[in-house]
Amino acid sequence: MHVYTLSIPQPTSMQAFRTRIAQSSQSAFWRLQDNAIGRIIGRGDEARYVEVTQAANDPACWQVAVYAGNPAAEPAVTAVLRRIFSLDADLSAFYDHCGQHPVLAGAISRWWGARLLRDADPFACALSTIISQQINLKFASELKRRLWALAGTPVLVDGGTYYADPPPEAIARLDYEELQELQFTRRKAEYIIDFARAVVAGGFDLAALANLDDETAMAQLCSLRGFGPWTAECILLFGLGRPDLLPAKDVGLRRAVTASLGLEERISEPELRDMAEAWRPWRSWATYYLWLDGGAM
DNA sequence: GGCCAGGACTATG
DNA sequence: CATAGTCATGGC
Repeated sequence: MHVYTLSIPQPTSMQAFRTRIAQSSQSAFWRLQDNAIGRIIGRGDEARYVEVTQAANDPACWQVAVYAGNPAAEPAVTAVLRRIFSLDADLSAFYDHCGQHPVLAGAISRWWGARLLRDADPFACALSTIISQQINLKFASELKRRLWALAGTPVLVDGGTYYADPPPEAIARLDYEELQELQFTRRKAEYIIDFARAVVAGGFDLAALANLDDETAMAQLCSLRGFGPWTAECILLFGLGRPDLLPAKDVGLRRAVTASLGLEERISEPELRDMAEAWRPWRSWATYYLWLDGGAM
């Protein structure tokens, strides 16, 4: 095991990450302990369990433990952690712009220091997002666990088994029937496997999304079968870390806004889009804080 | 037991 | 283009 210290920008709320993990159907991927959170980082032979602990005497430091790792792995692990935990984001700019908005003020105050918990890469995010379409978060979490167990590299951690994110090749090799046996619907099995096959065959260039503006990237994603606006927005948000996406169709977001305003009836998608204009260019972050708030209700 | 769930596809006017 | 029906299952 290789252990090192990582300097953390302020504010950063470890508690918000824990809440997000518990609420977001990502719980299958994470190991939550009293003072630490950990998950598998990397794929295949590179897959390692990594655990971060907030230093008791210094909130601006995390202790990072890389199991079965060595000092040479440190830069790569740090790069992934910075991405997953959004450690390069400038929270003060978001707070300055949105902190006084009536719908957001409460959430920002309650979740001060919350940073976007992102997926490790766009492919894993796409799998995760498609699985989450239409079904409740608990069932989504279970389906993800099953798919990861089927196609991801297993890593033993203190007697428990955790799984690395499955690479496109592993998903592309599957048959639709294998996912149906895991209680995926036929259509969802097709969406996921066909997408992985397109990525493997070079028919869809996932890496190229990083160079496109939001609108163009959205259009490319929506050209894939099974990828609608909500899915594309979530992939830009959680897969690429874009700061200004609004998944206005999302029932969790609409629920949180409705509660924040004290409305009787759930706010409509157009009404939400209209209201969220004031949150530009931070609509992803506003959405995230409202999701945190909604999960705590 | 019925309605809903962090949607998207497809067929029909 | 707008709307309704379909997918299909678990959670509550």
